[in-house]
Formats: sequence, structure tokens, C-alpha cells
Amino acid sequence: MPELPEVEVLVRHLAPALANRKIEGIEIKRSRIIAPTSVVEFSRRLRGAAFTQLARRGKYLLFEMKQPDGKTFPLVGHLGMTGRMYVSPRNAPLPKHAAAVFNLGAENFVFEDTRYFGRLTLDTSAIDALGPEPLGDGFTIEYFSQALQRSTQPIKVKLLDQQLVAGIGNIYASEALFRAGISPRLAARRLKLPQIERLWQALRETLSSAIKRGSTIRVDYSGAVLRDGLFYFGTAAEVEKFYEKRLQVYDRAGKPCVRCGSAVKRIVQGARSTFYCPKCQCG
DNA sequence: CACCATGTTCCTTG
DNA sequence: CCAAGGAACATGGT
Repeated sequence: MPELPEVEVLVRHLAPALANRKIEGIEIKRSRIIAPTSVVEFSRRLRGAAFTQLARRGKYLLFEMKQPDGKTFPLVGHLGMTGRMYVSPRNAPLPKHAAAVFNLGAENFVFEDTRYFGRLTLDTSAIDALGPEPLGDGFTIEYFSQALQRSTQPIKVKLLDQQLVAGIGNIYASEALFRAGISPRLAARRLKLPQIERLWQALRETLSSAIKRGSTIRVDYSGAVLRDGLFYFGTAAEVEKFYEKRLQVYDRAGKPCVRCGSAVKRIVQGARSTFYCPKCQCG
């Protein structure tokens, strides 16, 4: 379920549910998701520890753990393509693709991941390589402009570079370029300053409005309820209402552009789909 | 059967 | 050495 907004919404949901909960036991069902940490080391460090703080960095979740002696250490999570994390009653059945289960006493903290691309590990090295937070103070127009000048890659591909800016994924890269009216094929270094400013603004608006929307829907990550096809859960009516106006171009190939009515196109860049309106995004 | 999928890493090629 | 492109990872949906 991953891109910055969905991770942010998840973090806000999980933080109060996990705060001060102690880990009584751990079950690792797929060791690849804790790599490069070993199962033995993972269990040794975490059994008896408690969750304290929870934060987000790019698409990563940063759990602060506290040992009985008061020392703290970080636990790093990533949802990959299909990961979900939630707290559910201990007697609830575990999902088919449960990757890790933490016994919190009356409840379990479950990390479920169909494709097992996600991570829940003690290795924090991935965090160090991340660029600035797009919604934070470090992501200035000056920084963005300088960084883009050094790249010949198409702007859509460059936006997925987590060292440029952290948290943009395949969906919101297309969405932000649509909002800014910029062609995804334009080489990064070819963007003019007005375009860079528009894109900078579009990125921040796209992400923050997605966070806002995600925060308004009733989210039940644990329930065996409907999902919206990607990230969220709720009743049929809730999901339909939520889904309706969520994305403006992504996955809309052949459908009319919401702004001008011409057909949305799908192209492949860097082996991944890009969606755009050839008429609104000709710059 | 074919192709597609929210992400990251590793390998090859130029 | 660097950038770019692609495959791999693993499972499911259409």
C-alpha cells in the first residue's frame, strides 16, 4: 500500500495503537522480510521491548523501540508493493500471507505482505540514502532546481529517485506532473524555472491532499472488509465515495482527461507505466 | 496463457 | 567511475 501519503496515514493510525505496547513474543513467517538482520538477532533484540514513538521517512516507517533498561533503538519498516500493518485481536485468524506477527498480549501486531517485498528490520542503512522530505523545509525550490539540472533522465523517471526527494512513487509522480501540466518525457535538466516551481508546488499539493483524503476515510486495516483496490478499507459506500475522485490520470488510459476531455495516454518509462494527458501536458 | 501491478536492489551495458 | 536500462524478487488479478 505504499507511497508517502498512504504510509503517513498508516503511521497516524498505528502510533496510538502501538504506543507503550510490549512485545511478549515474535513469530517470523518469512525471514526475507527482516533481512539483512537474522531471525535470531531480531528476536533477541525485540522480545521484551516496547513500542514508543512512530514516525515516517519517505516511504519508510520508523519505530522507536525501548528495552526494559530504558535504552532505545530503531526498527525500520517498509511496505513494499503489497504490505499492510495492523493491530488485531489475538484470537483473530492470521492472513494467508502474514510475514511477521508480534504478540502484544491481548492483541497481535501483524505485518502482512502478499508479495513479500516489504521489510521490517533492524538495518537502518536505507534511511541514510534518502533525499529530503517533499513536505519538509529541506525541500526548497533552489535545491530541487539544482538537482534537476544535473539529470538527463525524463522528469517522471527522476521523480522516482528517492535520493532526489523521498516518498514519491509511480502513482503520485504521474499525478503531480498532470497537476503541473508538464510532460513526463521532458528531460529533467530541460525544465524551466516556472515549470520547476509549478512541479514543486504540485508535488506538495498532490501529496498533502492525498494525506488529507486518506485521513478522512474510516480505515480498518485489520478487518476482513472491502478494500479500494489499493490501500484503504471500509464499507462499500465509503470506498466508492473515496475512490471516485482520488486519482486524476493514473490508471486512466483511454479515458477522458478530467480537464480537457482528450484521451489519457499510457507510456512505459524505465519499465514502468506513466499516464498523462498529451494535450494538457505538452510543456 | 499473456500481461499487468503501489518498490527496491542488483547486474549488465554503454 | 557513472548513468541508464532491465531483470529479479513473489504472488495475484484480469
